[in-house]
Amino acid sequence: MNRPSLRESNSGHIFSTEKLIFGIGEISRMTGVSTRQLRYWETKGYINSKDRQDEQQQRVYGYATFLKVSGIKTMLDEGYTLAAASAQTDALIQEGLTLRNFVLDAYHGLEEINGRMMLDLGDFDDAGQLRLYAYVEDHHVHYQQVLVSKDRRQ
DNA sequence: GTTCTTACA
DNA sequence: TGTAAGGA
Repeated sequence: MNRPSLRESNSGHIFSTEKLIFGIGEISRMTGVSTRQLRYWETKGYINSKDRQDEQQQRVYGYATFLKVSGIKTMLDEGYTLAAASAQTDALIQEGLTLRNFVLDAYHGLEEINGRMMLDLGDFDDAGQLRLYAYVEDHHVHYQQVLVSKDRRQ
């Protein structure tokens, strides 16, 4: 009945980060956190490395861990203790994920209607006859309902 | 050359 | 937390 939102049509994400994997040295150089600290933080449970039953025993980190380390580093530089920096970063990341899901649920694409680019926000009513659009004018967001005939749905 | 664990200044 | 040692 409703055109799928981006979140539904992309299994939860537009950009895949699952192939972004780094070694401990890379994470260290990217964030400015020493390898010693990374290993220590892991024992404390602040960060996690992927399962490493590999040929050797080297740690492998994913994008999520990179974000976590970056966040901790930033807050550490601002004077937070390691525990507080970790907690604060977790909260920020959680907010970010929630916000991302909110946007992906709402966004159904861009569409030009009567010469104006409109943000498609999906069905406005349960019947699926009214669709909600938004556009920006003079830095203000305007909302507009559009009557949609069923034959033009895809 | 890098990473790993353990141990010590 | 940095650094050294001794292996992988």
